This record gives sequence, C-alpha cells and structure tokens, in this order.
Amino acid sequence: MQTARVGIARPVAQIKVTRTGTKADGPPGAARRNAILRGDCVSLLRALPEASVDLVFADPPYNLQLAGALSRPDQSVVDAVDDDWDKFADFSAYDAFTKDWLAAARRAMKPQATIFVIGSYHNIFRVGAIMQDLGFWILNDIVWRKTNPMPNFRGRRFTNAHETMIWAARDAGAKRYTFNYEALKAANEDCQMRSDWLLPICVGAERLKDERGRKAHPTQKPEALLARIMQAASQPGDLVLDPFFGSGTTGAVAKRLRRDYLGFERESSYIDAAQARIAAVEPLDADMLAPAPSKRAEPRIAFVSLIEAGLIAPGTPLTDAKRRHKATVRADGTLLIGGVIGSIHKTGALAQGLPACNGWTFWHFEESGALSPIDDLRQQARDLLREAAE
Amino acid sequence: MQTARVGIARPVAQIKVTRTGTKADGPPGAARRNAILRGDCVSLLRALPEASVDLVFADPPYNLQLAGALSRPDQSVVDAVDDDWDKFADFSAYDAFTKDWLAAARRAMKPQATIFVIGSYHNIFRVGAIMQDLGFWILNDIVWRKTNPMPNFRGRRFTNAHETMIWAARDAGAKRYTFNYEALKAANEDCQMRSDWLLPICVGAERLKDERGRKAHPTQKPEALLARIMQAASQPGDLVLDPFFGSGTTGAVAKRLRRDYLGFERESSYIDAAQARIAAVEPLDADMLAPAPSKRAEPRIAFVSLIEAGLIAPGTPLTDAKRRHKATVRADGTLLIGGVIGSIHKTGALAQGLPACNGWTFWHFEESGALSPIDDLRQQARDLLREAAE
DNA sequence: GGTACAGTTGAATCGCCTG
DNA sequence: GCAGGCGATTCAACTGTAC
Repeated sequence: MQTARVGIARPVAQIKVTRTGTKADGPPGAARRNAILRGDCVSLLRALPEASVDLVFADPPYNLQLAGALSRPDQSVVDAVDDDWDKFADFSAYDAFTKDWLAAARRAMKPQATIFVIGSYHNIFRVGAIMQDLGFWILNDIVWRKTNPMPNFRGRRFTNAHETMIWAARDAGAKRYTFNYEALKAANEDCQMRSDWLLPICVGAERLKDERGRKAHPTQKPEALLARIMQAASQPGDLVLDPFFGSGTTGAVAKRLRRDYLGFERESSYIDAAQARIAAVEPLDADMLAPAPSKRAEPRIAFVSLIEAGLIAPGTPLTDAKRRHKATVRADGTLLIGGVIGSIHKTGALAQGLPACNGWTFWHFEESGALSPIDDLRQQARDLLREAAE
Repeated sequence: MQTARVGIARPVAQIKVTRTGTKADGPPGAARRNAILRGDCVSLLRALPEASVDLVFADPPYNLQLAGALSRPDQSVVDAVDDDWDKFADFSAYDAFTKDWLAAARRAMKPQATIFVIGSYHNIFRVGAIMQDLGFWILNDIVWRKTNPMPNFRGRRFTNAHETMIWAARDAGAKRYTFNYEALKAANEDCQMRSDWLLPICVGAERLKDERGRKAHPTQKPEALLARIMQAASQPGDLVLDPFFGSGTTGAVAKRLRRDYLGFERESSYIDAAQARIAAVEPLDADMLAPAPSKRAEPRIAFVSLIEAGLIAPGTPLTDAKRRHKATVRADGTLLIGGVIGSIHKTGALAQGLPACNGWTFWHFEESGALSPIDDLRQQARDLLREAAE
C-alpha cells in the first residue's frame, strides 16, 4: 500500500495535507478522500464542497471541568484530560464553538447523510440542544456502555460507566438515510440492535503509545465502536468525515471496512500517529463487506408477471394459511374475492378487515395438499430474472 | 393507616389539597408533607418555602413530536402518547416551560438537596443544557436500560431501549448531598453502582388501570426505578418532591420507604388514581430501612483515644505490612519516625514518599509474632463506644 | 392442574416508488 | 409536488383460553 505526504498551503487555514489512501481524489466539486488535513476544523469544514459527505463521526472536546487533581485510593494520580483543546472560558464559549462546527458540518452533509456525535454529561446536553436548534433530526441517542469504566474513586457518585452518542439526520424530513437494519439484526442473534451498546474501552495493543510508551491521545475511541457505526450507517465506498480526527480511529476503521475517510486535526503529533496507524491497516476482503441481503433492496415483481411467466395460472384458487378466506387468480393479476376485485394486497386486507396486508405472504396456493405462500413463486420469478441477466 | 381528603382554595393557583400521609405538616415555613396538590406545577413550586425539599424527582412532558399513526407488523395500532399535556408549539415554548419549572424547583431545594430529571432524546438535551445554565451541577447522567422496550416496528432505527436521567446538585459547590454509596455498593454485589440501570418497564399488576381496564396513565414509571433513586439519594423522613406526580409512583415508593412526599398534578383523574394507590401502600418496617453502615458515618476516632482507652501503649513499635518502615507510638497520639513526629497519616505518607496515606490501614502492631493493622484497634474502640452508649 | 398457544401491549419524533 | 399503491416491519412480558 502506498503512503504519500504532500504539503500544500491553503488560504482558508494553515493546512497540511497528509494522504494515506488507496483511492484517488474524486471529481472536482467532490471532497478530498483518504486524507488528514491539518488546521482548524471550522475553517476546514467551511471549505468543503456542499453536500459532499455521506457520514460524519465527531468526537468533539468534552469541556470537562476538573477542579483539581484526582488520585486513586492508592494515591496514584489519575492522568486526566487537561489538554488546552478541552479548555473553554464558559458554557457560552463552548456553545458558540459547538454551533460553528455543527453548522459547518451540516452544510457539508449530503441530504441523506447522518451524523454521530459522542460526548459525556459535561457536554452532550448542550450539543444535543444545539443540534436540534440547527435543524438536525435526532434518530436515536445511543449509549456506549463500558465494560471496564474508570471507577469513581471518591465514592461520591455512580460509576460513570457510559458515554452518549447522538445519531441524527441532516433534516427532519430525511427518510432515505443509510441504515443497514438487516445486517445489524443478523449480527445481534436475529434481534433488533438496541440503543445501548456494550463495548470495552480502548486499552492494550489497540491503544496508541508515543515513543516514551505513554498514551498518544487521551480519548482514543475503540475501533469496535467506529466499526459498528460505519456498518450501521454507511456503505463501502462512502465518504466518512471526522472533524476531530485525533488518533485516527475513524480512518483506521474506514480503511479496514473499505470506506473512504477525511479527517481534520490541529495537532501534528496526532496526525503523525494517525498516519502511521492507518498505513498499517489492511482493508478487509470486499466479499466480507458485501451488503447483507435486504428484502427492501430486492427487485420489485408485479403479481401479473408470475402469470406471464407461467408460474401460476388464471383461475387458480388461493387461500390463507388457516384456510379461512378464499380468492381466485384473474388473468390481469388481480384477485377475485366475494365479488370484489383487487390487488393481492387489497384483497388480503379486505378479507381480514385490516387497513393493510402483505398479499405475498398472506395468500397461499395448494400443491398436493400442502399450502405455500405465493411469495415462493415470487422468489422463483426473481431467480429467473437473475438467470436472464447473466 | 389514615386517609383524609381536604379541599382548600389558594390564591396562587386553583389548588385542591389531597392528603394521604401519616405525618402531620411540619412547622410553619416548612413544606407540606404527604399530600398531592392540584394545579400548575410552576405556581405550586413558587409557592413552596425556599430551601425546604430534600430530593426532587421530575418526569416532565417529553415533547414527543409524532407525525402520524404507527402500526405494528400485525397491523394493530400503537397507543401513542398524544395527550394535550405533551403538546408544545415549538422548542422555544418547551424551553420556556422547562426553564420556569426548573428554576422554581431549584429555589425550593435545600442547599444539599439533589434532583433527578428523566427524559428521552426528544427533550433530555434541552433539559440538561437548561439545568446547567440555571446553575445546577450535574453529578451523573444515568441510563435506564429497559429489559422490555417497545421494538422499532419499521426497522428504520435502533430499538429505543433506554431513557436518560440527569442527577444534579443545586449548586456547583455542593459536597454534602446525600449519596448512600455503601448501601448501593452492598446491594450491587459489593461493586460500585454504575450509571446504567437495567430495569423492566411498568407492566402487569403494577400498572394502574382505570375502571374500564385501560392504562390509567400513559407513562407510569416502575416503582423499582424510584426505589433505587430514593435509596441512593435520600434518608427515611426526607421530603421528596415530584412536580409531575401523574400516577403517583413517587408517592407510593416514598411511603413504602418511609420518606415523605409532596406531589403536584394538574389532572384530577390522575390524582384520584394516585390517591387510592398510595392509600394501599404499607410502609416497610423501619428496621429494614435503617441506613447501611457507611465508613464515613462511623464515629470518628482519634488515635490518641486508643491510648486513652488502653488499647495501645505509648512506646509500642509499629511497622507496615511488609516490615519496611518502623515508627513508635507517642503518648500524645503522634508517631515518631526517624526523628520526625507526625500523625499516623502524615508519618505513613512520609515513610512511603507519597502525598497521602491512610495510617489506620498502613501501620500495624505485632502480637505474638503476627501483624495486625491499627484499624482493628479502632474497631474495638468503636465497639466500646457503642456499648457505653447503650 | 400444568402446559401450550394465541392475543395484547409498551414515552415512537418508524417507507418508497411511480405517475 | 402530491396522491396512491406496493409491501416491509416486532420483542419481552403478561393475560386469557384451550386442552
């Protein structure tokens, strides 16, 4: 895999371009891909083409307000987050910063893009309220439950064992955002993925260390967290933007999962660490990342085409699984039930007195005494279509 | 148990007083106890004496914004929360309401009181930001993970499987708020209670029904949730205020755990249901509710009093568990180590070169060849104290 | 009298395409 | 842009009835 470093000066901010990707930049007007840009994230976000990003992951400063040093019961001192980038004069300074970067990120999002923002109780309420004010539409709040949180050493509060993520669409009306429901459900023992995720914090070999063996970044996120986010809300080839790139977890996971990434970061020491980290990542086989089969993505089949294909004949009697209702197939692909003519769905709804019905699974045909749903015939029709296409 | 209903008109709001308590009202200037007041919660909160409440639990309207009807895959319709009390014109109307009741609640809190506010992603971010703006100091955000949440029927989002609570002190400086750390830890297999709580939603026999068998209140909270809150952040006899009383879970749990409650509610149908519910509650035996032994609550023992009690003699040599350091007990309760005189804690810290040390567990005395920490002697001193008191 | 199965329900911001 | 049709979509817990 190639690694290139290119230094380019830009008027909008002091920017160093660092490229680690396998893919060339897109067409003009599209955002740069697989690069880390150095500089202020608000300026860099504003310089992005409008509506150019598929997914945003943001881990902004938490605005922690630590009064003094914290020590463990054995008197060792906790290495707290006290970096300059986490210092704000007051809530209103933090709010102004938050409003700026969120508005700029929203502008860069495609209409169907979504955003994940992670935070703790120190900042997440302000972030969430500002997101709502800016027009983002919250889809879920997601709780990252830590298997191994830091205990509360003073015994004065509950163990702060989770962080909160807000998942939001760009606009209230957005319906077609990417959400790989079936894949997530399959990965969760065929049960819907919940809004609470249990994952370990980033420790051990995964945790980046500097040359002196200290943690390279104070708030490095676990790759498993980013992997679940990208697998839930993006497709291979999508552009994932991380305006607070830090140690580059987003880039490493994007490369592994064959997404493109774009990262913004102010500190060159973090960029160097992320750069080396991403260079060492090997993308997974594309086969491993093929989208899980989704019923919604299957080609649409009209019931009448089953008749045209000779899979079912006009005049065939249909019934439901419990043989409570009867209908007859008409030559035009409608059904006849008690003198009424309608689609497989309408007649199914009518038979049950319900507002709606999936006729494919409701209506059955009989073959040597056994009932099968007409959905089986649809599957045969789809197989025929596939063969014809090959 | 007595039940009394008293109707009283008040100028501040249209108020009906409904009393269910076992305890008489406190002295003038103190808040009423064990009563449900009917009326607007902001007016009622403002009418409370300042700094009169020990704990607040608030379950405000969530400001759900439901577009249309939602049906399950079997076409049955979900009975959504569409009550008038959850309707607000826009975010700014909700914010104004939130600011009003939170400011009024804060005024009614004792300086050491804390507040729990529960909400979902629809409202909790606005609530949290406003709490911070008003001067509340967030201690934890707590996640109520539901064992049995409603699924996401359309498969378009993650199952919304939790709600969020914000636990906050009245002021940033508050240090002496009630937090029964030891009891919670003991109840959690001797492991610190975490910020994520797994509890079922309120269904079955616990769920209040109206005369026609329908749920009496759309958002009744489980008693287990309130019980954990009160056991964490209040003592028997404390006054627990709930400005959105609803079906009266707060009152029922308060009575059972021998706390006093004060509830505000606008709808008389809810008040009637809560009234009957609380009347049926039997308080637990006081013995069952005696505060768990807390190290902090134990009487303080000065090291010198061990000498006074004859438990240890001046001149006794002390050492640490690994016999690396040596000191001698002086008659005034200080230790002598290498020519330096200081408290058991200071000398322990000095010996180890650490900033602090718990001398009680660090220093040991020798008896027939075996080492025991001087903390054992402190326990003996406490036992003697208790015997003397009886 | 248990067991099995069907039915009900819960703070919900819950499609997508074609004409 | 709007109307209308297609057709995809649920988990845990409790309740009541049938066997």
